[in-house]
Amino acid sequence: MNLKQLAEHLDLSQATVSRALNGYPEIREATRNKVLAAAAEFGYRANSIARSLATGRSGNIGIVFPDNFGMMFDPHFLEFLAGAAEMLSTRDMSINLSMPDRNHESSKYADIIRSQLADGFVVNGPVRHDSRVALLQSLKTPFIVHGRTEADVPYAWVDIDNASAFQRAAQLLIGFGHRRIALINAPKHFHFATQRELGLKQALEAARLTPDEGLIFNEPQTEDGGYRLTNLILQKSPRPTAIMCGSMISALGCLRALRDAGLEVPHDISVISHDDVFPYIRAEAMRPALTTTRSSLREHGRRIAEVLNDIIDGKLPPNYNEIIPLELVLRDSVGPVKQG
Amino acid sequence: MNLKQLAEHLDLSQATVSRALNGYPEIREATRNKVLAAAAEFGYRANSIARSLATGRSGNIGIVFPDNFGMMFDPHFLEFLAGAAEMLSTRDMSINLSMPDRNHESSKYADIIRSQLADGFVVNGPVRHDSRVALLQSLKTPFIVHGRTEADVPYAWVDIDNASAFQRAAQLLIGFGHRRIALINAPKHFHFATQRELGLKQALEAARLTPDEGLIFNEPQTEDGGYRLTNLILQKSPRPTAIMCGSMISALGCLRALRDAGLEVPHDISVISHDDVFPYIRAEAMRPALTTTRSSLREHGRRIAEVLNDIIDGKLPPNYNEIIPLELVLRDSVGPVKQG
DNA sequence: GCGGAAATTTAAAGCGCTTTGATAAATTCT
DNA sequence: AGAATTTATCAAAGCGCTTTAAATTTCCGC
Repeated sequence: MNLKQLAEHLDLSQATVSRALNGYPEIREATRNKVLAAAAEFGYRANSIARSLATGRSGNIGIVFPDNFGMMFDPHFLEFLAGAAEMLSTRDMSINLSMPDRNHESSKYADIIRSQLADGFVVNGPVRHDSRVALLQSLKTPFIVHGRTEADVPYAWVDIDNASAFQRAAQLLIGFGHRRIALINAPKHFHFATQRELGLKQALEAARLTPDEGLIFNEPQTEDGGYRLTNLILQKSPRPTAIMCGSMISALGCLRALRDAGLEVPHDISVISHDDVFPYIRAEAMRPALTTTRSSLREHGRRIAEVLNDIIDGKLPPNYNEIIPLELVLRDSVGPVKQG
Repeated sequence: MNLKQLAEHLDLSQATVSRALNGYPEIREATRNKVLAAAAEFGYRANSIARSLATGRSGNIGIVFPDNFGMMFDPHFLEFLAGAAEMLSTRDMSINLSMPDRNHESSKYADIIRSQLADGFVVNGPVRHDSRVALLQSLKTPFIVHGRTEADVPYAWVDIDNASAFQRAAQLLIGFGHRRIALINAPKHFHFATQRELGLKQALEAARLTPDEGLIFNEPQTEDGGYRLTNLILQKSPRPTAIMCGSMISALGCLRALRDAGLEVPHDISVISHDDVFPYIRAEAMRPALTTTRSSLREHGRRIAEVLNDIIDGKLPPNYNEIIPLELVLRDSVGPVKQG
């Protein structure tokens, strides 16, 4: 059933039915109720394509897979997508998910805009100097960055305070007497990775300790990366007494290496990880339960979708930004430095 | 620039330009070239919404997050999405990704169809008796199941041969003298989980061994699930000499438990896992490198998108099905049973 | 009861494309 | 050369909605 048929059935014009359905105030209450009842009876739903053509809005937000390590996609990204999809469902919008073109790199965005497949974009996995913000800016399309980048113009973003998170975590370790703290971090070109490093250094310096560049490692946060880097860390002398990990996946590899080396956490060495809240790998279920800086990526997805929507609707300015608070969750993987 | 403007610029009718762009044969070569050149010059791209309204095709395939454990989404799903997105890019289509409604459960599909947001669906994470196939069947919309379900009517699917995979893996173990093989499996309501169990049992029976139901565990394949179940397995007496895992994530937990128990792989106990090829957790980088049954979920995504597309186009029948072959990759986590 | 303002409803245009049926141009056949 | 085809192009309709501008109805005060 389409609008025309519904209107004929009701003996009303399409205009009135359309207005009634879309909540326009000039429709008499009695009329609106009649329309609503009939729509429910016939299971009428506006054809989104026709609506889009009429309104000029696609009803989609565009998300392009962030290709950072040659088509190796961080599984955490799924959590973000889930959050965004969940939020959009409540607003009758959906996600247009696509893959960047291998050949014409960033032209995907232009393509999507020209074919009007999305009303706005979220930029995921921003690098330090991310070309996508300039690109989207020039394309004059609403967008929001999940995270931050070093741009010389304002843009919308939603992020956590990575620096302060890692600073707080490091403070905790320092409070326990740790002096040599290693960091298993994401590659340097990610803005968040630089911030996390900064946080650690700030905590160290605040305690009048000298950061040791040799204890900071930057690699994709894989399980085996965590394993390999931890083995490297254990060879440093004097040996670090604490390790900070950027993700639960690398933390898993880290713990594996520690166990292989016969070290006990937190007795021999302390571990803190950042936790994006990844349901299949839970910090609280580890032995020992992992102390983490925690912020749910799914929640980020929800919030970003909401903000982007509001930017598209003009309810929020195109340079809106927001920091999502995060928690430092104390569990059992951090303890005082071993004497000796 | 839209079609009308482009046509005016070329001094041709919209019809001719449209046909030239869409490769219709009745356009003279010289004309087509002129059109193509102008389109390239102005960066013209057809407005997908207008095209959809005219053709009645949305150009999207619908994927609804499979909600199996209360909004806990298997991270492997991202690999599938990546594969599907990659394939669709080459066909100028995209993914319409959405979340099932909490309240009206499966009505999401009906909503998407009525508002014409997708031309077909892929059903992910099918359970044994999955209501979605009957639903989509009644909605008369093209769809394909990734995996299989027990339906009384034909439907399209693409799957791996889970039974034979686990049978082969179990045969390998049995060949090494293993008699008591534990299985860390997904919940019983998943069709693939029942098939994997079947495969193990078939291998056992072929070797005149009696399957022990007490060694088969069904749970969501989380890291801590693998850990917990492995600890349970180790308490069985006589203790199993081999463990099969359904996913790399639970295998990680399994290995953690084995290490905690001071057992060496494969000397004290053998381990085989199924590997969906999850870039951040690589079987080949484990110590010891894990022997796996391997089939890339990303590849499944690519193939499914392709097949669904062909079903939508009528190039493939709506009951098309296909089994994707998989490999048994021998690495270092399987060895002869320890004497003693 | 009537005029005019306010409240509702409507007809029709338009969003940008594809496609049908008609027309014009080029080609082939007597 | 003119008729009969074949080939290439075009005008216009239509996809299903929203929205503007106009028309109609209802409501008030006198």
